[in-house]
Amino acid sequence: MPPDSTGLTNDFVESVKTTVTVSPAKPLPIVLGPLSMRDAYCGEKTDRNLVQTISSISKKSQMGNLFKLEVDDIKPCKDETLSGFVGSCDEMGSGFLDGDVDNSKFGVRGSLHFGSLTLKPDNIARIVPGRITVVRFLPCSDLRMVVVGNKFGNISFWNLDSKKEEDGDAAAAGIFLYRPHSGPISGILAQQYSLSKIFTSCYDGFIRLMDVEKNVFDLVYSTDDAIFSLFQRPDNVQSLYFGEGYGGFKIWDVRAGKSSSERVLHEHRINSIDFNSQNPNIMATSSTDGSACLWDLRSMAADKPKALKIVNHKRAVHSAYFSPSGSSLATTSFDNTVGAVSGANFEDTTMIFHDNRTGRWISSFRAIWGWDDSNIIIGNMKRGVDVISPALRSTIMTLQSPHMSAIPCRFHAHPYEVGMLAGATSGGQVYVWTRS
DNA sequence: ACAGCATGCGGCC
DNA sequence: TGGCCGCCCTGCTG
Repeated sequence: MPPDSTGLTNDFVESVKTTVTVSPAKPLPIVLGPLSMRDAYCGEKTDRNLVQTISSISKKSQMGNLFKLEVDDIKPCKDETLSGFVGSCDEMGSGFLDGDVDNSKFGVRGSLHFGSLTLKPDNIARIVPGRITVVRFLPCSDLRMVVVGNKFGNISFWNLDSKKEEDGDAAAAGIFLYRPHSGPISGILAQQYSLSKIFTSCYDGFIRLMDVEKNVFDLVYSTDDAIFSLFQRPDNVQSLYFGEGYGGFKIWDVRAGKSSSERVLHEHRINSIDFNSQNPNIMATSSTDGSACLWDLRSMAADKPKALKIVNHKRAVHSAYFSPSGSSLATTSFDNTVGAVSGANFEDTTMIFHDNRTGRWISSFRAIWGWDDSNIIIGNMKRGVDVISPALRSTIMTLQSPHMSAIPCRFHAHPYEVGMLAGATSGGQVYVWTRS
């Protein structure tokens, strides 16, 4: 069996995609399930004790909807002092951490020699049929789990640490395929503190919340328009920010089950939404209208909201992502450039040539940042992965491998593991590079 | 406003 | 084994 095959035939797809119950339209229950924070992440090391302590305290010392966590018995990670975290929980003593947690400190950063990245045959798998539109790692440092969404509405999980089976048994190979949607998946949001809850959005107009343990996808939101992008602020997991229809933008309060803000930010579909890690009030959007914009969420007028900054391209813009430090922005456009925007007020824009014409059958390229501000990662039409230096304003190296049988077009850099990179293709394969 | 074009990949014969 | 068909979709041009 070739390394990129897991025996995922169409028959298999048909047999598995119906096994998941998808609940009918109803308001989202407030209950978020037990606090299953597998990884509290701080500094550069995961501390499992913190997880256990928070789980136990959260059930005992809740005060109304708030509980205070005393974490004296936890050894501080590196230079961080873990005390006085405030979280919110519901009547069942469960919920998400929020409030005083400074999420900008979460996630790992570091420089990396991309030449040390390798693509091992074991880290290649076809885990969905058809074109992958979204690929994400679960935000967890001791479980290597990839989640993808495709153009048919499938969501598929791949546990890279599962034993490789020769008989094509997908579940034994760590691959779990669902079909909660009926069109292209536009967003997958894994919850940092509750890995079993995953939001998915789709062109079909639905946002669902998957409960991994119960194998259900509850309806959170529905609309007649397509949902083209979905993200959430790192400091507020109760609200969903998404692009709806042609230029529409909504903020949805999950607990209240209602929209808290509706704006028209662009003249065409919003392809990406991102938040600045230094100041989560600053949001970046990219649009098919040819622009990427920076917004201040505290001052978005309901009637003609004014952008803090507009980055103009000559063609559709497919992504606008902040660098890990939050001081730069990378944009990707059909005009064959990757934009690198920097400066104290994002006033310096450099357009770096890059062939981004993916055509109709390949998902558009979206340049992502590596694990620090010095590298931008993007696929190329020659079945390679280009590493662009914004400082040098050019491609500084290209990852290539004979194991790559198709163009990798969507990527995710592992949030906690420097050097672990996932790429996804229009043929349903996922490639995972690791440091050799 | 709307018809048409171009693009890569997996599967099929 | 090679070539060609279907994909049912996006940005853009004529």
